[in-house]
Formats: sequence, C-alpha cells, structure tokens
Amino acid sequence: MRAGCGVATVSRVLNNTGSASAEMRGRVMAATDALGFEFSEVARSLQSSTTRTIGCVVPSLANPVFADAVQGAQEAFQLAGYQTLLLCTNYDPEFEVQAIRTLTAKKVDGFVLTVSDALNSEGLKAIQARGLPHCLLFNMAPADDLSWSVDDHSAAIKVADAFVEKGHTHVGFLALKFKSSDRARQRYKGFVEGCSRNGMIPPPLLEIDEDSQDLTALMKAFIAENPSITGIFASNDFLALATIRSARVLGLTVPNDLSIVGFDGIEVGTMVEPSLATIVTDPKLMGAGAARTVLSVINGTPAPDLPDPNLTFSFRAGGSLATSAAERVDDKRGVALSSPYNPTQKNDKNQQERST
Amino acid sequence: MRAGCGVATVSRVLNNTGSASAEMRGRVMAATDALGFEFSEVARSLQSSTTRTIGCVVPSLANPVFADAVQGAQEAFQLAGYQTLLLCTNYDPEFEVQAIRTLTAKKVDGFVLTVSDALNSEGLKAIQARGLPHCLLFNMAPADDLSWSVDDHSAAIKVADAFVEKGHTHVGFLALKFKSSDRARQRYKGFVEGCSRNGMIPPPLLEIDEDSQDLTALMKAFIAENPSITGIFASNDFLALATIRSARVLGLTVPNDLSIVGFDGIEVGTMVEPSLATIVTDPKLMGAGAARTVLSVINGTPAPDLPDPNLTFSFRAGGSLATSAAERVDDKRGVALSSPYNPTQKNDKNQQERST
DNA sequence: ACAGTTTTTGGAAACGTTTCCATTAATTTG
DNA sequence: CAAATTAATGGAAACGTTTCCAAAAACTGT
Repeated sequence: MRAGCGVATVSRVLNNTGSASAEMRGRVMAATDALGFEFSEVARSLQSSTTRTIGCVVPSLANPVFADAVQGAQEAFQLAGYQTLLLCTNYDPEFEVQAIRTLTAKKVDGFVLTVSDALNSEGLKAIQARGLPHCLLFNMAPADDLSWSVDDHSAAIKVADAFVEKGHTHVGFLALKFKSSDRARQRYKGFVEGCSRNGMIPPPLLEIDEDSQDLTALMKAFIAENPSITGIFASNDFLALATIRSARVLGLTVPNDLSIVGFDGIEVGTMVEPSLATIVTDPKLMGAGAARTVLSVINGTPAPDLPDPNLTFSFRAGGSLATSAAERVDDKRGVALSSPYNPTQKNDKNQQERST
Repeated sequence: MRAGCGVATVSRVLNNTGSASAEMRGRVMAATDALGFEFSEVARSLQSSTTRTIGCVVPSLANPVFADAVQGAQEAFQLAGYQTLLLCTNYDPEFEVQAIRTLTAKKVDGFVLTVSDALNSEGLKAIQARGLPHCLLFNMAPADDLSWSVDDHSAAIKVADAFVEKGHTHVGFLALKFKSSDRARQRYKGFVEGCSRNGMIPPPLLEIDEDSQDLTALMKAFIAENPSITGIFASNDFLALATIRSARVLGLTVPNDLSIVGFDGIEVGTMVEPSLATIVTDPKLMGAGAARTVLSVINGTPAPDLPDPNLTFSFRAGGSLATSAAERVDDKRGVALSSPYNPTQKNDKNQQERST
C-alpha cells in the first residue's frame, strides 16, 4: 500500500519539510495520488491544536446586513486559509451561549460574533474568560474588547439633524426586535438625543414584534396617537420600505404627508421611487474588518486600525425625506391627522395602548 | 486534578454510558465544572470519524437567495445537532473544487452545494467518487443525484405564458453571470422554449457581466437594437428593479412603455410601486429541504420527498407587467415610446406585508 | 464463610497526524 | 581508506477521545 515507507516520511514529503530523496519523493507522490490520499485535517488539528477554523455567530442570514457581513468575513478568512463555521442564533440569547459552547468545543481558533447584548452576554464572558481570540461585529465593544461596528448612536443623531434641517419638529421611531437588538436600542437612544439637541419633541416609539404582521394597522394607531408627526425614522431599510407601503395604503403620500428615513443603505433603496433617504453602511467591509482583526489577534500581528466611528456610516439623501408637510387633512379611510407644525399638545407621550 | 480516576471513567460519566458509582459520578462532576472542562470535539471526531459538521458551498451570500437558503439549511442542521461549515465560491469553478477539497480534508459528514455547472463539476465528481453524502441545491440533479431546486425551466415558460397573456409578442431576456450560472441558463432556455410555444419572436438576450455598472447604457443599446420589444424578463429581481430604474432614466414608464418580470420573489418586490411581477420561490425552504435530505442520507433514514417541481415556484402578478404597448418610436434622446393603448394600472391588490 | 455473580474501575489500543530522536546509508574530508 | 560529517529514513510518543477487556471490588445466596 503506502509505497513501502514509514508514515513519517510521507508526512515529510507531502509537507515539504525535512529531507527526502528524489526517489522516495516520487514513490510517495505516485502512491498518494494513485490512492487519492489526503491528510486528515482533524488528526492534524488534534496534533497541532489548531483548526484553521473561525466561529462566526450572527443572529440570522435573513437580514442582508448580516449576510453581507458574513460574506465579507468569509472572504477574508478564506484568503488567509481559514474556514468559517457559521452559527445563527435567531436573536435568541439562549442559542447564543449554546452556539459559543459548541464552537469552543470544536476548538475554533477564533470568533467573530454579533451578540444581542454585549455587556451581559454569557457567551462573550466565557470567551473572554478563556482568553480566546475574538472580535465583535455590530456591537459596541465593552471594556477593552475589539469591535467593528457602525456607530449607531451618532448615525441616529445625524438622522435627527436631517429631519430638523427639513423643518420637521415631531417625528417617530419605528423598530423591530427592539428587545433583542442592542443596535436598535442604540439607534433609538441616539435619535432621542439628536431630537433633544435640536429642540424637537421626544420621538414616540413604535415597536413591533417579530410576528406582528399588520404594520399598516399599527401605523394607523400610531399616527392617530401622534397626530402631529411628520416623519418616521425606521430602524432598518426594509422596515422603511414597508412603512412607505403602509403609508400608501393609509392614503398618505411619501414624502408629502410623511417623510421616511431608513437605516442600512441597502441597494434597492436607490431603485425605488421615491428613493429612500437612509444611513448608508457597509456591512461587508465591517465583516471583513472584524475578520482581519481576529486574524491579527491569532497571529500576533499588528491589528488593522479599527474604523473611525464617523466613517462607519454616511447619510444618503433621498426622495422619501422632504420638507415638512405644512398641513395634513383627513382622508377617507379615517386616519385623522392635524397640522403638524402646531405644538398645541406638545406632550402627547401617553403611551397607554402600545402593543408589547 | 482529574478527581483521582482514570480517563475512561470520566468519559463514561460525562457521556452517561456504562456504569459508575454515585460517589465517582459526583467527584467527576465536581472536578469537571471546577475546571470548566469540556470534551474536545476534534479528538472525539478523530476517534469516531464523524464530525457532525456539514460543508455548505454556495456562490455568495450577497445574493439573498443563497443567504436565505443557507439560513434554512443552517437551521435544519442545528436542529439535528450538526454545524455548518460555510464556503463561498464567488461563482468561480476554480474555488469550487478547492472548497470541496478543503471540506473533504476537514472530514465533513456531508455536503449541501450549489455548483456552477452540475454536469461538469470537478468537485461534484470527487464527492460522487468518494460516495460522500450530499445534496445539490439550486442545481438540476444530474444522473441519480439528489437535489432541491427550483424548476427554472418550467418557471421561465410560465413567464413567457404571462407575457403572451398580456398580449406581448416580442420580449427580451436579461441575465447577469450567464456564463457561471446554470440557473440563468436554464431560465433562458425555458424562456426561449416558452416564447416559441406561444408563437412569439425568439427573445433577444442581453447579458451583462459582473462589473459592468452601466445597465442604463446597455439597455439603451439593447432597445435600439430591438425596437419592437415590449417587455423584459430579468433573471432575478434585483436586476428587474434595476431595469425599472434604468427604464425610468431612459424616459420609459413601466409598465406602460415596457413591462418587466423578475425572478425569485424577494419581498421588496411587493413594496415598490409598481409592484414587481415575478416568479416567487422559497429559498429558505429549499435550503432546509436539502439539509434534511443530506441528513437522511447520512443517517440512512428515509429521505424527505423531493419537492414537486411544479410547486417550487409560483407566478406573482404585479404592476410591472401590463398589457403590451403596441408601438414605439424614437425621440430626441434616441429612445422613446409612445403608449397608444393604455388601460391604466388596475394593480395592487397586494398581499399584506410580511415583516422580516 | 465461600463460591458465584454483578458492578465499578482503570489500562491499553486505536483514530491519523507531526515531531523528536536514533539509526542507517551516503558522502565528504584529512 | 578510515574517520567524520551529512542526508535519508523509520520508530515512537503525543494530541484527547472512546471502547474493549480484564481486574478488582462489592454484593449475592446457600
């Protein structure tokens, strides 16, 4: 079978390490590709205690932001000869810790991960405790952790600025999965601060949960509760597009009756009419950056510079954000909206009936 | 350290296999979680020659179809206690075989893969030769291989039917990455056949390569060359939306001057105005199906039924496809269309939103 | 109390590499 | 040409599990 030589010799010639005679080399080569022989990475991993595999933990690939980020990370890893072990948590902190446990048992060489709450993540703590190489993605780095992340807080402030620049004084915030995403929470926090800085009315929050299908009905109620709002900041572009559609169904035109701003900058936003005003981010770049960072930790090479927070996003103007509507009238479907620029009731923060 | 007992005992109590005294059990337990001990999966894999890892090979996660499919597969695997090792080929057959080599060296238990050409894939041949469990995804199965795939051919015929039903007689086909995707080729083939069956003019092909940014210019030329076309079938929804945008830039209105039909059924298609007529598919379901199939091969359990080809897609009407424009003339910009018969859009009885 | 049975335990082999070391063969040097 | 150096090769240990097997210990029933 194996061309009459010891296993040590095979190892040496296939890896080009140590010395071997030309003849031996030939015999081994002949034998290996006659048999289609290939070293087992798992045995190699056991021996070298290195797997050339990185664990990648994200909430879901259904969100193109994560899909793109994983794509970027995957490319960077592949380029460096590492493979990507992908685990999706489905936004469930329970899955999160279990995913990380699985990954540590599999002895991955490092982690790139997006957790639901970076400050209280059991999984992250475990990684830190063991001193495993890792880099956060889309999470603000706690303590002296490394992270590639969009500066959600500043970006949201910028959105508030954009609204105020167009004369809006009362706008709302719409978020999905608010509970399980500290990114959405950061955006809300930033938006509240931005509104406050600009002397705007604190933005009412419309939070929809994962399975609530009927955005239109929720929006109707939301607008009825906050009749003076002239704009909505949606925490992602899909939500923003859905909001535009719902607005249409309710007989409101965008941006004349209601301005919309999104977040993420997905490409379709530029293809629709009106085009979507939004915060543009580059998830793929983020993923690739996190990947390079964790590789540098592993290899002890100098880490790539973390991105300047202010360069992690930019505002893209679009047709969905226009000068504040001066007036608004009832439509036949019964959505009543009074004049927006009219601070008669500057304090309609009664959040009596909000769906959890 | 290890509570004064042999390794065999530890293995037995932690795995609940074989017998152990209550006292021993306690000591081991105490010791393991004092040390935070955890079995090494790689040693276990070496011993058992099973990794509980599946290799997943797709062109790119930037395409939401693949992202969703991988998500579906990943969920199914996770549910069964398997992890997903993800490799993206970037549509490069070279990467494809290398990815598969990597995966076999890593001793994955099975494969889910989308290859660029299922009939001539070196990588696929290698997998078949070694008899490794696998299931194709979005590739027509050659020979007696297993596959979860949209029936692109039939779907494209259906698109031709839809066009003809609206009175179109001359329509074009627009594809990206035609060379490296047998899916695009299947769609084209089906569309040609569908047009032929309906007595339509054979569809001219507009093929754009990956980096050509200027769809608008290409379209202008295409329309100039084929002045009598009244509709375009784009090989995916993004392309369809981009086409609509380009049409707008060229001064054409959709659908009055030009009807557009897409493929895939991404959700934003229902949010835009006009809504996108398209073939709806369920990539997540496909991914999950392929995953369950490969698991069944691994475990020798009965395989889930492969999907009925006719149920892998459905046609969704939309505002972007309307009755054929009858005539078209040049204008000063070189492309202009008069719309003679124009029965307005009676569209948009759209489904309610499905939040993502 | 003794032989027989059952339960508990640890030793050792095996999985497939790499690496260290010793051995042997080949080559150079004085 | 013998001695010394160098190159080529294979044996064996180690990585961390599981599993088989034998030994030891704990129970039985008379």
